[in-house]
Amino acid sequence: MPRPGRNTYSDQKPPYSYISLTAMAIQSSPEKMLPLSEIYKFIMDRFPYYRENTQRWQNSLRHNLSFNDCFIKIPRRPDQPGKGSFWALHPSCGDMFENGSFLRRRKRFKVLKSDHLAPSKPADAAQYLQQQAKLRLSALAASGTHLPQMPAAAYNLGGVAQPSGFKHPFAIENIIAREYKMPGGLAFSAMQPVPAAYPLPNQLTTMGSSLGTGWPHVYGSAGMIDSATPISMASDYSAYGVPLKPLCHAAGQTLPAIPVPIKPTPAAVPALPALPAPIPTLLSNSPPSLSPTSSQTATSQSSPATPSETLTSRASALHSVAVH
DNA sequence: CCATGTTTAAGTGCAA
DNA sequence: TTGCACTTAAACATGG
Repeated sequence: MPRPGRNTYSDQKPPYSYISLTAMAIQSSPEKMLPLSEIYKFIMDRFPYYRENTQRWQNSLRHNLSFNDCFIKIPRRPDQPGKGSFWALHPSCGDMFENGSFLRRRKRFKVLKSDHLAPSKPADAAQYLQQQAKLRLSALAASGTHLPQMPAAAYNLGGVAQPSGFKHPFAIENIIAREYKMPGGLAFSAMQPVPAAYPLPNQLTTMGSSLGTGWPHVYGSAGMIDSATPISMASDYSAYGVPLKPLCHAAGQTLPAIPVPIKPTPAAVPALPALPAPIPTLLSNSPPSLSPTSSQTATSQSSPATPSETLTSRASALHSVAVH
């Protein structure tokens, strides 16, 4: 096997789908949401391959953002300069790559319109992000320093900060560390063959260590994530696009008090309990080896719903599950 | 005008 | 073989 020389592999396509790349980018940001341009930047910063043919892959990436329910759009606050919305991961998408492959998911995450009892409505997502942000911000304020890389608190709705170990499955640290995790190749047991051209890193630790070392197609390090994706919304998240007027496609609809993702639910969203349990569970503290018991599992309806149907969200309540 | 989003469609490859 | 996930291309809409 040829040694992965810098230029030998660095410009090769990384073994990640656009979805996983995007998820990584989003997950790497303190707010767990990024504008499109930052997602581009994240990817280009770390994967030299994507510094070329930008038109092509960026178009694909945008397609993925719109097309996949696992990504939700969160409007900018009115006072936030810039174009476009922020993109975040649907709180219930859990670990779409639990099979270990970042090239191909086992199932596509889809938000379904469901009867009742939607475990997680898109609105929750925004609410979550809001809360998370606040948590982090308060943590920040408390510590008086730069935000520690602690997505943990994010999903820990209890508000009690986790020991700081938790990382969302999409956290780049996890993604990369996971591949790496099993010495004997265990990790790969369930894994899609990663192109031989992409030897696994030899020494990634869960965090802190440089992603760069031995990782030909990746530049940067976990540590630089913060600097790469500076906190763009420094304060009060409560205002997230509150007006939300552009959100309503339908005139008569009631707008939630909190920012809601645009696509998934034009529909009347029943008032949410402050913080439904289901969501946190999913993203919560599950160690990188995720529990299959995630809400993803829910009732997979033998999807009579075509993608397009799903997209045309005119449902009442939404239900997120991994459909098949 | 350009960046951002949405959609449709076709082609590829993997896995059941 | 078939279905699904993914990639790519492209048309079109919208908003700064």
